[in-house]
Amino acid sequence: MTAFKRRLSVNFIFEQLQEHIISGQYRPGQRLGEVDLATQYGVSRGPIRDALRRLAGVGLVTSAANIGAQVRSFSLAEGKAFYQLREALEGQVARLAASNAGEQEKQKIERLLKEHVQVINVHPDRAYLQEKKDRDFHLVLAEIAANPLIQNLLANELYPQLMLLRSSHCVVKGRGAQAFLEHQRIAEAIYANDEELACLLMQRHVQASWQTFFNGQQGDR
Amino acid sequence: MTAFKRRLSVNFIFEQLQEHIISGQYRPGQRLGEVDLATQYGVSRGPIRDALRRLAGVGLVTSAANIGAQVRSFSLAEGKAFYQLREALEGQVARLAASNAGEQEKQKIERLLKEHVQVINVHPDRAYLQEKKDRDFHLVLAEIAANPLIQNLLANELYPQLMLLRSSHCVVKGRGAQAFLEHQRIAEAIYANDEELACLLMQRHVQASWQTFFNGQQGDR
DNA sequence: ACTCCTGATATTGTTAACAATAGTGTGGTA
DNA sequence: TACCACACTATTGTTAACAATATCAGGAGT
Repeated sequence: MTAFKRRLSVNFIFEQLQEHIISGQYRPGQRLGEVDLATQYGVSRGPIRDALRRLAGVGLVTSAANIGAQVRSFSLAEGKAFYQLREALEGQVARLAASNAGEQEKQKIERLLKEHVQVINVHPDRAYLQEKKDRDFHLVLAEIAANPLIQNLLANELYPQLMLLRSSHCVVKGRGAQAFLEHQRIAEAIYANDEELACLLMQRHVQASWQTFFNGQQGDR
Repeated sequence: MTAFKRRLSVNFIFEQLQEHIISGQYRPGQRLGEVDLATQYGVSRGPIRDALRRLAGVGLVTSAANIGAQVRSFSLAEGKAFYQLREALEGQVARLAASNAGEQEKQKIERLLKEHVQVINVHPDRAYLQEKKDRDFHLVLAEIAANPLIQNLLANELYPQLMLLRSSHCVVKGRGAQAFLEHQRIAEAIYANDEELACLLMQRHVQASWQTFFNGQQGDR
């Protein structure tokens, strides 16, 4: 905790805080005082401020002047808006992936899906997201889409926010088996380099994900 | 320049720097030294650092450890990626706007287009973007779309980046008249609450904008 | 009991000095 | 001349102290 090498500190602190936030260890609305964190990480307030600003930049934290930062809390309306955004981006990702995919990329997807079917057989209703970066279907597609801007946005902003959204609203059961089937259909469209179909299927996939989330919330209360 | 009221300073500095960047007053690649800016704004390095980090967050500035910040420079490939992102987002905006538009919203668009036709008649080939926020077709649509996340992303990140991109690459002539016609078609789709058509037309509108930009770059060199 | 004011406390915004790193130029050597 | 080592300068990262603001508790007045 105490052996940072200068600028690494803010990166480390940022990642640490992000981890705590998206894992639900810090609850939405919880205040993130600078002095607390500073003493906690054995560092001055400067790097803490930097890290908090970065977290605010990626939407994991809200911060107001003279008030400070707190873990962002998503309303259901914001959740809907978020999924609408995700629908647009991931649709474009699927379209671009279908456009760019050559033999190598198709095999990569194929291998990934073969791995996933194993996991699904063991945990049929896992949420099926908290995997390593390069083992996630959506992120692999984003890589194949070969658009660094969109890839960045998805990996560094939308995905962390999505995890926070889920951990905030106590999503218990995923829809692993169904999601996997949809992934397969999307993959088939990509194998055929069918941009429009890939885009459409991905959009529906995201919509279905939102429906599951939304229904889960309605049922809760 | 010397009468800030605390936290206002970083907002003011941020906006000032942003203005200088997107107007082309600061050229791409130009270094933004902290001490220079600090003395220039009569403030210490702290707020300057904050402002630079925020600028980096919205993609107007790149910053590396121990090296500092410099105005972002877009390659042509990044320009393409940028327009792909914009296509996805603006398409979704048009779709949502078509879905949400009631009588009031339609009249708002109608009035806006009536204003624009006046401008076009005077300046048929103006770039037709550097208008006030609430007088811009795309931003008004984003407002009607009623998705704060997407609206934020467009107004605070994509649009500033777009202006930087244009000022970077010396876009001389716009395509005001043609763009206006396309706006009208999109508006008609929205009047009919035809989500799919509005989305499609908007996507083509953005693509056409990219083509104009791209051809202009090719011609230059 | 309730509201409003006031002062104490805690927290954030800002500053200037210090530490460490990147960039630069000079001199020596082959 | 080409090249490398080394010191020097300029710039960023970090820290601790100071300034200003928000929050909260307690009390006076109704």
